[in-house]
Amino acid sequence: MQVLGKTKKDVVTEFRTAEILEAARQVFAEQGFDAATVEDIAARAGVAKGTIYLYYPSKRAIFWAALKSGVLALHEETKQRLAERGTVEDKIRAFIALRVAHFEQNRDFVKIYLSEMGNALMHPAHLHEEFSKLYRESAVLLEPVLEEAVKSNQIRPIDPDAAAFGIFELTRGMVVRRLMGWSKASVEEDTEFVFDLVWKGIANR
Amino acid sequence: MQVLGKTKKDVVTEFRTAEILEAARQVFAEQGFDAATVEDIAARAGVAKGTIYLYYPSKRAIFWAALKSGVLALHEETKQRLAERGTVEDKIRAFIALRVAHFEQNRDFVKIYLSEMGNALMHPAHLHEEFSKLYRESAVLLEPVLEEAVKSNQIRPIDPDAAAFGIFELTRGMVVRRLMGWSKASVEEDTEFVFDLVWKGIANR
Amino acid sequence: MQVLGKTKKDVVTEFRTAEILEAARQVFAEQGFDAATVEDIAARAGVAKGTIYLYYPSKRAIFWAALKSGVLALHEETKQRLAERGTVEDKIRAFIALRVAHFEQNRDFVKIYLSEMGNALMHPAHLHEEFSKLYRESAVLLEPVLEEAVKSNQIRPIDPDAAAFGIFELTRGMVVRRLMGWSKASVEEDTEFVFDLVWKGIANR
Amino acid sequence: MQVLGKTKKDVVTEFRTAEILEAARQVFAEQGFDAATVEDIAARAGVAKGTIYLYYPSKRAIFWAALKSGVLALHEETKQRLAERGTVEDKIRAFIALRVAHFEQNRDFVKIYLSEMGNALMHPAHLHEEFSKLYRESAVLLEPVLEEAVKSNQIRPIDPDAAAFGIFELTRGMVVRRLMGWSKASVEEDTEFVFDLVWKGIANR
DNA sequence: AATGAATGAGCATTCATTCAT
DNA sequence: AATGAATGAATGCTCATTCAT
Repeated sequence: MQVLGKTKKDVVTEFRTAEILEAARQVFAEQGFDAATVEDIAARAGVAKGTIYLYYPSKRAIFWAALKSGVLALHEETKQRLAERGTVEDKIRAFIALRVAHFEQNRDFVKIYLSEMGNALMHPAHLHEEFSKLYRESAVLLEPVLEEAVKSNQIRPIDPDAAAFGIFELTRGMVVRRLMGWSKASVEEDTEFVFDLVWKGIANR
Repeated sequence: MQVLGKTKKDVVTEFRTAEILEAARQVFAEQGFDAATVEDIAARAGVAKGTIYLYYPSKRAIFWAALKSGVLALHEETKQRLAERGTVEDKIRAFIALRVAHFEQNRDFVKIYLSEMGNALMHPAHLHEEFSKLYRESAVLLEPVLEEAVKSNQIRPIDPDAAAFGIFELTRGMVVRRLMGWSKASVEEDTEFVFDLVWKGIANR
Repeated sequence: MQVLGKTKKDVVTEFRTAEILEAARQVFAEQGFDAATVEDIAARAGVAKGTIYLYYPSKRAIFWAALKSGVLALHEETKQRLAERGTVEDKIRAFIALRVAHFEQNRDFVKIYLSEMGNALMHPAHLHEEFSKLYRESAVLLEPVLEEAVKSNQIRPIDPDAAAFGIFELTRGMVVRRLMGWSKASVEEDTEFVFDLVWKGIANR
Repeated sequence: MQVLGKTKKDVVTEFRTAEILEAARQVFAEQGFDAATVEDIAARAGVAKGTIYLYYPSKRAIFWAALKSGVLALHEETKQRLAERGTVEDKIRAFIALRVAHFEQNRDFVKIYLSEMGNALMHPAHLHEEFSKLYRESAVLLEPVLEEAVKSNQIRPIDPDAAAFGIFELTRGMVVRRLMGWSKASVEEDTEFVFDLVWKGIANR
């Protein structure tokens, strides 16, 4: 019996999948990929170890799913936001704000993201391929915006790719700073700080 | 028998220590912390596994030593360079250039650094405490320079700590970009790009 | 409601049982006992895993049933053939021929039979008891024929049990030889070879 | 310090290797390949599980070593014996006697051999390749003897390969019969029985 | 009767660390 | 000081079996 295209089975599968993913997110965030055990994740999800393998083929697959879902969600949100009307300033500010806010609300995810970024980028035996693609994509979401802005003379003639990357990394750095408890400012203030640094630079003119 | 404060034993110890550290740097860079084995390091260093433990109490300790020595070397260099005479611009540019160059010349180290940054910052069961201190220190080397510059009105009245952090992260991002082969520019161009972004911002005025 | 002593239920049970058995024979033949999974058998039989357990209490039981049914079928055929009129020579030749032919036509079964023969005979934790009974019975089907032949002086005064066993094993060996592709002769030629070896020996007189 | 080409290390290695092999032989004989665990073997050998892996790369490798060493030893003995002077009769009788005696004295080994014979011959995913080579070689050791005997008219003009195989299998069958406790005769009697069956056949002339 | 999701015991293999020589 | 053989805890993954639906 199907209702709205979803069988009961689909619902259960969806539920378990999400349940496990959430548990995985927490465990990976707390312990990192290597220290986390499948047993841990199962326990956190309240299921038996074997059940995990009914929904994911391997530990790495769970990790990847947890990582990917978070990144993709942010990508989508970012794309939508950048597609809306607005000035270049608005869009850059939104790009930064979205990231700071998203990370603020998904600390588990950020921890996974940040910790994997190092491993994945550096050690090709891991997820690299796919992860670095995802990473790069995150960074270049802003590129078309900047390209357009350069053309229309709204910003200096800079390399849009490098600039997009810079803004992305600057934002990432701010998120780390906040996560570590090294910033006493509000989300808005930190967002504005990053934007200002990028937009005006620090020189006094 | 001591000569110049160093016994023969000290010399041997120093030698072995350095030898092992270099081997460790290579192995960790190639495989990452978890995939690397103590056996690998011993083999690379040309000593037996047991010997490693005469000089370092644990695998983690070796890793930490390898990481720390690299960071401290860069710290020292940076401090010296910033202590030299020069304008604020010079100093910021030097801070960036030093890092890009250092990383360019010590790729093994960077890989360790970047990959551990994620893990260490995120997972307290690891090195965090000490590493995050080191990390923070790296970032704030610039702080006094910026503080002074704000006071003397050479730069806008910004939070020196946040700005120092921003410059640090921007530089780090550029290094990653270069390591991944995503930048086609020269070391000098990329250095200048980061400096320009920071100094002038991107707004067209 | 019973019809001819069989309820509808009985018919279904019989059908399912046979269906599963045939699937099991194939899967066990292809993969061997340990490598085969109940899931494999269920899939091959076109039923769900749980269904298997409605008809057989365990994986071992399925295996045993598959093995037993094949052996019993051959037993019956052999008994009937040996009960028919004929000379001792005819009967021994028939015994051999029946086996070679049966194995030739039921390769799946032979593989199970041969591979289990080793395990079952050797490792009491398995089926031994029952299997070795079956095995022994196979071998001694010829015994009464030989016994009679000795009494009537048609063959030398040998131990009928040992001889029956010998003929059985010689035949088994030929089947293996054929299965492995080590014989280039026809079924008839190989049958005759075994018979000749047994009947005349190899000595030249 | 070397003595007679063997270092102390070599001696220890040899000792451990033999120690583990003997333990493995026992365990595999008792439980079969799949049911045996590396833990079992380690316990029987009186070493820790990890130690096993210092001497053998895998469970299969241990099994194979246990199997191979036994077969090769018998091969060598057989080759030597067949190379000695003697009539064809003597050689065939020796071939049979050697096997029955060897198996009688190495029951652990036979169990492994017999149980693997089934699996290995049937399921190529295992050791097949190598094992079936070994198996075939065992069988054809007699071939040159028979070939020569045919040429010199000492035995009937039979296919030497098939005959060698037959004698081998007949002997194997007798060993099984003895192992199962189904024979009440002595080793000599059983050996003679097999020889007689082969040599004279059973027909009364 | 049939299903298949859930279970969890079981196991090969790895590797950091120890310690007798 | 140096070695490297020995240890055994730790873990990802499989799969026979159960049972609620």
